[in-house]
Amino acid sequence: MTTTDWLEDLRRERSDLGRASTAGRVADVLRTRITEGHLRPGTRLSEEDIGAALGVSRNTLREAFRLLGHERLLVHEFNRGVFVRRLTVDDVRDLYQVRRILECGAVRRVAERMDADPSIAGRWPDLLAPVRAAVEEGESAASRGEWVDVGTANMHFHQAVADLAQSPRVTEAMDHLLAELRLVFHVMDAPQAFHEAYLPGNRAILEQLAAGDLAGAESGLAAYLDTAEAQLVEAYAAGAA
Amino acid sequence: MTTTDWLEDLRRERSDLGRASTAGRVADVLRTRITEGHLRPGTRLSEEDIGAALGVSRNTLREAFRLLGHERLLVHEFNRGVFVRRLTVDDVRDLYQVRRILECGAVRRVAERMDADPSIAGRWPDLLAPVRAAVEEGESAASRGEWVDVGTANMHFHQAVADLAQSPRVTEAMDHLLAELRLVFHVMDAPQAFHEAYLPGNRAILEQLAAGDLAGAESGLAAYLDTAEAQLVEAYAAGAA
DNA sequence: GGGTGAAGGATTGTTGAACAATCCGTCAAT
DNA sequence: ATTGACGGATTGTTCAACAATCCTTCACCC
Repeated sequence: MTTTDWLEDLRRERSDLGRASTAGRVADVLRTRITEGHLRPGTRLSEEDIGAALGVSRNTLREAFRLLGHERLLVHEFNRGVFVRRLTVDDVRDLYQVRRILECGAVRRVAERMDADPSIAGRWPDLLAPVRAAVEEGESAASRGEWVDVGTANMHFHQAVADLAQSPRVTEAMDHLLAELRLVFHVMDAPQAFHEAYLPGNRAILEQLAAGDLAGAESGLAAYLDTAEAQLVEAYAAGAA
Repeated sequence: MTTTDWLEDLRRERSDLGRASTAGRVADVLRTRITEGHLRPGTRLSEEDIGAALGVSRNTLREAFRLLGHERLLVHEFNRGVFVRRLTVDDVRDLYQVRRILECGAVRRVAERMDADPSIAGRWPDLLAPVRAAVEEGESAASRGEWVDVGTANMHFHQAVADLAQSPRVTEAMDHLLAELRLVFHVMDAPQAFHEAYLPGNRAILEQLAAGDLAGAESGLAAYLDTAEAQLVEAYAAGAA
């Protein structure tokens, strides 16, 4: 790396700080509000009200809405306004379909790349560190009785599994998918119990991954996804009626 | 289905026609221009010029740009404007990583669902029809010497394979991925030869799928993706330097 | 009571003007 | 060759305005 290369890196890095547009910042604020459940599915976001509350113009707010639309957190209804997305049972099923493809695919891909390049095995503990951290985070939260944090850790676990693919696009897709799933959990009666039941399974999957039994881990993951989907569809269908 | 149900469907269907926003329509026009190669990677899209050319205001155009951003066709550079995305070799590699996960995952998922629900086998020829149509489209185009259409058909083939997952989100992700790939092909010297070499492989994959040899099809697909990636990375690295 | 149509208010979608901030290219001075 | 200043172009945002649309309410009729 030459001097101009790292200077360029530094410049780019600095330019990423404090250079977000107002539209981008507004989108961040709204995204957080939505994924944390303050703005519930079905809520209508009035340009006038939100613009006044956040102190931005309607045009800027509209740009922010467009930014959030692609994350499927908002839905634009032409001439009727913008709403926090209300997911259907079919949405839930599709989300699990995609999770199987992304998460199981990520594990399979890393197994294939290990076969092709044995030097990956030497870095495997490092690659697994975020998965391990998420499992420990969940167990720690459960021991403290912090059920919200258990759910958060469970999502970190699954994000970390998808990150094993080492693909920016897979990581981003999983990030959006988990954000959408949060909309589902906000509608559920007892999301905490949902997540907490899967802690031992996460630990088992981690140990399989650590032991190099990637096929076993993938099977465990698939079994988890099947069970979680069935449970969630049942709870969601009941709660959304 | 009751009367009110199909009336509602009809109303929704009618309401989807001619109810696109101007921002949405502008995004469509720009998307087509980009994916067809008229707006080349690296091109800067001046709000003033594009707005004047399309007869829309800058604010509307900015919304359209935000709509296209999430498809990775455009890249916003703060205070510098909006550019048609120029992909790197790492982008190409990541695209193929995601393709493996999506396309092979789709085939695997449909195999798993067939195991779980044998009635799918009765509908399999229907489900395979778009894949078959794309293969025939490609062979027809090649016999006429229409190499651009061969490339288009090849993309239809891969889109149809991903569609086997019967997941709206997978379909959309694949759609975006293929749009991005078009940006790669526009920079290549001879993209036609690239696509045409894979026609026999597509036919073989189709026949494997039709014969129910889903594992064989998945292997053929993975082999294609490995070969195509290597070839494309080599061509792209040479052409982009 | 139920159905229909009209009116009015609220809101959305879009346009255009304006201005501050930023970027980039050019030119002059060292 | 390097640095700094300047000017022009452009972006990002705000504001005001207006047409179009939607939704609610009310009046009228059967």
